[in-house]
Amino acid sequence: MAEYSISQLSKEFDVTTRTIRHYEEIGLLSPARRGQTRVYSAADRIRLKLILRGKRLGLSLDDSRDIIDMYEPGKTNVDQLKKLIDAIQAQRTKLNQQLDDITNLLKDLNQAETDCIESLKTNGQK
Amino acid sequence: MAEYSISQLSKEFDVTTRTIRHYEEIGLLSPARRGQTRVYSAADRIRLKLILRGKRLGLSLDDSRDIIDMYEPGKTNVDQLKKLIDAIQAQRTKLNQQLDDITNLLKDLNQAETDCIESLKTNGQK
DNA sequence: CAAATAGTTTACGTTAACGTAAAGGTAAGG
DNA sequence: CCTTACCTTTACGTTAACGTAAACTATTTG
Repeated sequence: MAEYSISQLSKEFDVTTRTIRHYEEIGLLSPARRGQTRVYSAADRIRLKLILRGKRLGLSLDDSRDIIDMYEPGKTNVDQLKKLIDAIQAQRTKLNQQLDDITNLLKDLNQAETDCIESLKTNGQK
Repeated sequence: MAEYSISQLSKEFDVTTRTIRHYEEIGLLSPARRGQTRVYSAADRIRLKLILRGKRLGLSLDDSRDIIDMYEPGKTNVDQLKKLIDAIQAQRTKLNQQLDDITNLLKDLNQAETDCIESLKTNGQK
């Protein structure tokens, strides 16, 4: 039954407390309260982790909300499920595009680097 | 000697002309002019393509500017080259992190999907 | 030749994702 | 008891990346 304070999470994931509270404001997190103080569960921590992963991938917070909600239970409605499968497919398409972009960029970076090093060799010891 | 109008590029890459002009405003593109009208070269088109790839990867336009400038010539200064190699390494680190994130997300999506389909089978024909 | 189409500049508006400041409550330690 | 270190809410400010509208020019086409 792990519990976390807002500053603990803030340090662990290197974001400000303001950011974490912001995610709560827009309904991405709903930590428990001890009195007035926020108390984050392990599940809350995972959600935050997922949000930040989404951010690294360039997703909007709304996109992240959609993705995160995919993991939630209570999706018993059949239509909902079908919509979910579509959403998953859409995400997959986008991610594959990103994979493509990244491999290309890495290729470019390698090229740029060897160019640099080459230029350093011939040009370096002036 | 390929040439493109702003609306051609706009259609090809599915962005507004406003967006393309915006990239010029902040110095990411500098197309030639025929009279008052912008005329984009093949090189301009490539730059735009790189900018948009950066966007898909969640880079800011400033980040993209840095990356794109790596491909440019005139980087004869040794210190510049060393800084460039560092920048390339930093980019590589970030991209590898993204690769990691994406494979994890794809894993999660697969899981979510099989869960969905499973739920549809047992639950579907009400 | 009038209307549609594509181009231009200028400039204010908008949204997301927080930053930052103000003002205050609570609990531990010297 | 007072400072230090947390926590809180409220609320206005900021930045990036365009959107949107106005007002105008140039070219093509029925």
